[in-house]
Amino acid sequence: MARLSDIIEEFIKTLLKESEGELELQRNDLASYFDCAPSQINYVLATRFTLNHGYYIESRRGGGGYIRIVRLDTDKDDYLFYLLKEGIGKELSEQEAVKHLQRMVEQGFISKRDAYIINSAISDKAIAIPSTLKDGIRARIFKSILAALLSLDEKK
Amino acid sequence: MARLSDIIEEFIKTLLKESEGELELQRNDLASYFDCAPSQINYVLATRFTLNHGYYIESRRGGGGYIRIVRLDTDKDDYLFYLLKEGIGKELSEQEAVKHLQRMVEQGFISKRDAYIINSAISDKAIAIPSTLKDGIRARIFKSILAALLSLDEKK
DNA sequence: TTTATTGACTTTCTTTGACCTTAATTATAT
DNA sequence: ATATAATTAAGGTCAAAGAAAGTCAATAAA
Repeated sequence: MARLSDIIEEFIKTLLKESEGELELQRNDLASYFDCAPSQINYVLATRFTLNHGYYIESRRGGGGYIRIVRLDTDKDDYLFYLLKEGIGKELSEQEAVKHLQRMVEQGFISKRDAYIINSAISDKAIAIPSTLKDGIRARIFKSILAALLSLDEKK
Repeated sequence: MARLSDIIEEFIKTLLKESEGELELQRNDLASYFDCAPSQINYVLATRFTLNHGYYIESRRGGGGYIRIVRLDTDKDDYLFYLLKEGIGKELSEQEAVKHLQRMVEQGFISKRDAYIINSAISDKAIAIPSTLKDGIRARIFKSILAALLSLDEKK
C-alpha cells in the first residue's frame, strides 16, 4: 500500500506547483482532509520538506495559526559546490544520499537517468563487502551500474 | 521433491513473466503464502535473484514496505548483459574498467556523459580505501560524482 | 559438505496520541 | 475605557506502538 505520508507529500508538492513554490496551510485542515493525526503532518514535513530537501518552513501557533512552506530555488552550480564543500561530511548514509539525489532531480540539476546511475553506484548493495579490496569493491559498483543501465533500457 | 526455495523461485519467475519483468511484493505475504519463515524469501532472493543472475532488487522497510524485483533484459544478450554476467569477475582494475567504458561509448551503449559520471564513481581516487567504513567510502564516491557534474558544466 | 530452513533479534519507517506552548479572542473587574 | 483573566484556537514535541524488511547463526536436509 502506498504510505499515507507519501500521499501527503505528493499532495503538498502538487499544491506547491500550483502556487509557484509558496504555500500556506492549516495543519488541522490537512490532517482532517486525510483523516490522520495532526502530528503526522509534522512527520511528513520533518522527513520530506527539510532544508536539505530544498524547502523552508515557518509556522505560527495560536488563533489564525498556519504553516508556510517555501520551495527554495537555488543556482545549480552554487548548490553542487555547496554540497561538495560543506553539505557532505566525511560520511554519508544511503538515505541521506538518496535525499540529495531526489532534490537534485526535483530542481532539474540532473536527469532521472543520472540519478539512477549515481544511486546504483553508491547504494549499500553496491558498496557492501568491507573486504578492503579495492578492485573487488569496484567490480561490484561497476556491475551495479551496468544493471542500472540495463534496467533503464528496459524502462524505455 | 523440489525444495521449497526452488518452488518460490519458480513462483516469482512466473509472476515476473506475467508482469513484464517488474514486480513488487510483500515479504510477509509471500512467506505466509508458502507457509515459511519470512527470511526464507531473503534466502531465495540472495541465492537466485542476484545481479549475476540478471535481477535487480530494491526494498523498503517499515509500514508500507515492499520488495521490488526487476528482471534485466535477458533476451537482448547484448554487450552490457554479457559484461554483467560473465565479462566482469570478482575484481576489476581501473584500467580494465576504463576500457570497458570506452568500448561502451564506442558501441553507443552509453553517452560520454554517462561514462564520465561512471568513471568518476569507480576511479581509484574515488574509492581510495581508507578504512572499512562503508559510509566513508560512499561519501568519497558521491563527492567525486558531484565534482564530475560540476566539471561537465564547465565543459559546456 | 554444501544447500535449505527456521527463528530470534535488529533496523528502518510510519502512525497515533497524550501533553505542551503560543497566540488571539472574549469576559471580567477596576 | 483599560487592564487582566479565562477561553479557545491554533501548532509543536516526543515517545510508544505498529508495520514492514534485514541479519545471522543454529540446525536440518540432501
